[in-house]
Amino acid sequence: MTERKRRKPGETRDKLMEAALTLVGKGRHFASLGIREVTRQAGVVPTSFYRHFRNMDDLGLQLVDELGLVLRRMMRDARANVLQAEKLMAESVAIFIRHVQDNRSFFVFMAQGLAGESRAVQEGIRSELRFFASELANDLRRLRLVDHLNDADLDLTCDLVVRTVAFSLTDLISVSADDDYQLDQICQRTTRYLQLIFVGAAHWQTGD
Amino acid sequence: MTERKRRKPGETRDKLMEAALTLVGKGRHFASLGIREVTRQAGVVPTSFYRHFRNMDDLGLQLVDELGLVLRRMMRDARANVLQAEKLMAESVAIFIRHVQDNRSFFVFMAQGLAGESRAVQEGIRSELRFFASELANDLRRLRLVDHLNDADLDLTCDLVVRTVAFSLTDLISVSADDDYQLDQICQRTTRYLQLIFVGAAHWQTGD
DNA sequence: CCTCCATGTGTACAGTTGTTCACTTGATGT
DNA sequence: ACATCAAGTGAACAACTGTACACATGGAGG
Repeated sequence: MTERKRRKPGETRDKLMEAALTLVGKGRHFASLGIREVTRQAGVVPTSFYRHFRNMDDLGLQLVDELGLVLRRMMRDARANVLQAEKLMAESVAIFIRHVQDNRSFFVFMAQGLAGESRAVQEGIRSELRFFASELANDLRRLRLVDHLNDADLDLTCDLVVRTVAFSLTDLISVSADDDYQLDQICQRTTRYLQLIFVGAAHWQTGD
Repeated sequence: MTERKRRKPGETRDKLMEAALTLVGKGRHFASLGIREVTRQAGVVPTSFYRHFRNMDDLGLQLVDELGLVLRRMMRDARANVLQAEKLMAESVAIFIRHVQDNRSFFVFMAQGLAGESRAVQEGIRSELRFFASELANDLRRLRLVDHLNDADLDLTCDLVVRTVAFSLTDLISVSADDDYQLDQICQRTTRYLQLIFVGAAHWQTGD
């Protein structure tokens, strides 16, 4: 049975994950979703659930994996489109917000999961964020914009940047997706947060 | 009936709120709690719930109010005990972490609520954070440590500080309450985040 | 003393939940 | 062609859910 698995891509498993995300996108909290509810939303009989997941936590974990892919796509997009160093932050934040718009449910799920019910999901998301921060550090090192920082301090800075951007999810969640004014406000404010951090990094003295 | 309300303080209403907090402290997510579950934990018959709350969201809202009191106590504690300006941040973070230890469930509830199911609770917590940030700005203005910043930039800085500290809740949640080493790590790291921010604030030029 | 009413209790009910089991189906490797 | 087995179905179950209703009680106001 060399390659029996991997059936069609639009299979039940994906329908279930999409259904959970859809419900999350509609304002429900992942922790409050039930198996029957998800299968109903997916248009599938309840028992099918167990063919793919042991329980809701398991589904959550597999969503975290997909979330990783979304984040990686976003990183690639940023690397390809952030051209001018002086507009680096504003453009990055704009790209971030665009991706949040395009994958709203995923990012809401991420925000929920950080303080969610499942320890494993929590740890998974935190690990994705750490990875993202370390990639950001690599990029900055490569661009040689922060040469005066040693590795530890650069990591510190990038962690703080990622946390700040992640926290802005709680702002994005609470504005409707088409409120361009509010969206722009959040974008500007987040950009200024990052500028403040990088001004700090520019004047940082390694020994406290 | 001049003053008929306000019965004893250890009444059912408080037992229910405590029960919800207890469950949250045990790792459950507030959004997944049910009325029966909470009343059971409180040692009270299910119908009693409706004498005090319309539904779980209502209970959540009233918890946010109590959360406000907890935050105010913490502020008072910090104002009374942060004496030396040069250790301001380390001491503040230490006080924060101590209060989180002493009111673990409350702070877990707060972290959950930021991306929770109830719009009203979300907004309530965000409003508490804004208030906290504005109080912090007042204190800093009074201490005259950041004279070169105008009001808007000081507010920006304080918002970022509060967000950073609030995000560290997601770190605190995932370590057991008696893991002193990890706790100290988080404390140090958070302190450095704040130092980085304030270095940025110190060198901030108002016109971008 | 009597009355009222906020608070607490017990019972009841219909709807939903997670999970099990036996069954069908259709593509796969031989 | 045939046997196999992952994937999907439907019926069934006991347990739990939110909520409604009628009732008990005891302290406060008159």
